[in-house]
Amino acid sequence: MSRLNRGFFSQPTLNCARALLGKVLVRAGSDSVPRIAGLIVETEAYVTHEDLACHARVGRTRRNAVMWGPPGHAYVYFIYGMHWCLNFVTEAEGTAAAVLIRGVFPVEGLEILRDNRRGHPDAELANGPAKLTQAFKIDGSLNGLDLCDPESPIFVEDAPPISDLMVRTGPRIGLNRVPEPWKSLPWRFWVEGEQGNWE
DNA sequence: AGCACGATTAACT
DNA sequence: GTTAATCGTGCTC
Repeated sequence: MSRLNRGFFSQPTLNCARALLGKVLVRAGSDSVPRIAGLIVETEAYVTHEDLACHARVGRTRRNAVMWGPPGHAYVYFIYGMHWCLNFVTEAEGTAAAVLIRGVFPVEGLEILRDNRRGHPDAELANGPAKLTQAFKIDGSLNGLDLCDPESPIFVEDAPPISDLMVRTGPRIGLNRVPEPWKSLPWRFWVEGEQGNWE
């Protein structure tokens, strides 16, 4: 299937976070290197500077600048002194919003993913926001990358939508000092596996 | 220049 | 259930 276009990321952020479930996160391969791919199974929405859980709550800064830019770009940030997290920028330029990718289910390039996550069982290759960036070798050098550029090494492929029957929602993870109501809003989306085959 | 803290993970008890 | 690891960021002095 084809690469998601800018229109997809221009949807309202909550729609985008929901619609990304089942889409395919891809790191492009080459003649000699197989490509890596995983089905997106968990996301979180961070919805403008008014969302007090969003990095943009403090206004535009060097760190969060990409979120204020046009949709369809990668916002990659460093956290806890050691981890990288991948987001997709949503909403029109001038509005700071993004979807955090929290988990993918590996479907291609398993050997590379295992190598990038040596010492971990297959079930834990990419079932967390910082695990998937390790598995896909995503770091700050990719911050600002245009996912809709046909040349970009990281992109998202379209795939059939996931049924509501398999989608769960709940509060976002790790918002320790965030005030209500933001802390409890059900802005986390994930796919519930019928046989526990997911995440 | 110094400080508190974080959209996490892994390894504990 | 708890906690160390580890450092960029944004704020205050």
